[in-house]
Amino acid sequence: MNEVDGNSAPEMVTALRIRRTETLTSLVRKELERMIVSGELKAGDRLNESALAERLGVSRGPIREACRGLEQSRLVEVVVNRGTFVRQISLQDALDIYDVRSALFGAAGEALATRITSAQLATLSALVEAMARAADDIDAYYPLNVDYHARLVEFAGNARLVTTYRSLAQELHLFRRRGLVSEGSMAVSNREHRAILEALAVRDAARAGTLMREHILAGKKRLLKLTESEQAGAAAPALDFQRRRRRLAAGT
Amino acid sequence: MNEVDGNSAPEMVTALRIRRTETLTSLVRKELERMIVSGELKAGDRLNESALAERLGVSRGPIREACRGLEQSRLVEVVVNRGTFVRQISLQDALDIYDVRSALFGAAGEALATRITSAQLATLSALVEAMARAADDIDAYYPLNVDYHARLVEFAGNARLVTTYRSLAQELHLFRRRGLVSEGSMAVSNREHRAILEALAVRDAARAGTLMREHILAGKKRLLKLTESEQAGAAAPALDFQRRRRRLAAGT
DNA sequence: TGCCTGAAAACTGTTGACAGTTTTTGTGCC
DNA sequence: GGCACAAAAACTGTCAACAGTTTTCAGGCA
Repeated sequence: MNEVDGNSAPEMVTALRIRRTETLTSLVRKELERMIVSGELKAGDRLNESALAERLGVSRGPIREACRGLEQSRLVEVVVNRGTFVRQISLQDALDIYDVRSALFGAAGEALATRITSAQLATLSALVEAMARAADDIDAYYPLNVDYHARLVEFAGNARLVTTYRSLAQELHLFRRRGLVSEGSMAVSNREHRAILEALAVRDAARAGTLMREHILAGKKRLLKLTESEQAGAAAPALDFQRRRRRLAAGT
Repeated sequence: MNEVDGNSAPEMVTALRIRRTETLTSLVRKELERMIVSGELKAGDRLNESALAERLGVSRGPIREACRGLEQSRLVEVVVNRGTFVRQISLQDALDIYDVRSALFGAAGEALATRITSAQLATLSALVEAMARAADDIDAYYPLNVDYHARLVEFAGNARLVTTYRSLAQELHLFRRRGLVSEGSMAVSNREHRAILEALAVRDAARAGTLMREHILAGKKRLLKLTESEQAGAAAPALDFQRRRRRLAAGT
């Protein structure tokens, strides 16, 4: 439970230049998003408004506004009079998200198969090849993998699908940094990537949809297996938002 | 901290009660949401912070925070230095949303078919019957219809699916109040409702999924037909957010 | 030691004010 | 009347201060 506290100089002063098109709130929001997704802020951490304000060189207003936005996109949870906390998602939450992502990814596949261009096929093909080459290097493989999935969804041509999918994917980042891609799975995963590509190339919508749905579900199963094998270790401690009040019992 | 019993009026007490669990921001947010979904605030309208603050009896802070939340849930759009506007969604946006909803609703059907209880079946059945009885009364039919869809998704037992679906459904409210349910469609619609119910009753996941997907797509088609027949009328004016600046061309 | 108690510290919720930008209004000129 | 232009009004962005709540902590007591 580390609290962000301010001991670095205001970094956001330089951003004053850009302030014509971006408001402080949106800049703060992006910065907080980055900190959360990168793991700099861990699940359960509290976002101390004053400390953040000082650290980023702004007042508490923009910080609070940014937090409200983050709350809506489910990256943080706000508790009245106690503050905003980086959201801690349970295994069940993560599994639920996988199911929803699976449905969306499948729908993207079906739509994409009927409209994919040869240029898009080439782009996707290049990514699959690059992943094959990076087969042993997780740090090289991972961003390519993310890119491949993002492109598949973008190319489907449905703007709302993209934002919905992206928001869910981002939320999954809250569930244990890394661990999602284990070494052995990369080869399996890329075999699936290639199969998807082939289905798209022949415009087989049903097959592309099925493959893409199952590709996400495979990720879900991997996560499940991973956590099961971790069962020996410490159980994941859920953040206790409803903290008991020690005194003041007379009320109720 | 003890109970202040002295001379407080009852309404004061309830107000303070609420303040314990709800912040002004969340109350304002709900009120704005209501105003938007009910059509009291129309698409394209600007939310004047000072006016709203005075009307709701709060300062601008909570209003601004609420707007940031609304922005994230895509009910409003914020333009720097110009204000926040009730979002105007295009026909294309609405169609996109229908497709995403269709995928989610279908996924809900597949999941639900494997786990539905007899109590849930009874609840759904009662709703279908009630809709059949309300066949000629849109005002009675509509809320039942909304309820039926909501239950189908809730009963699927996936919390994220519920919130995602609900958010998309709410966003659709931005697209022309009413008009979604035309008289003739009610009978057709309820025939589909009954077919879905039957597939669920026999635990046919594939069939339930397909029927539910198609049920939403039927709504999409109805919307399309409706707007086509409206083509003779005025074209939908898209809100011009990127308003041209008449002067001030030097500054870049 | 353990644990209650109550005051101090820390922090969030809310407000009102000020600064900078956009929009409106008013005026002179053709 | 129509148009350019500048002053004023209106509004958003940001901040600093105050109020109320939660958390911490030192001291007393069994």
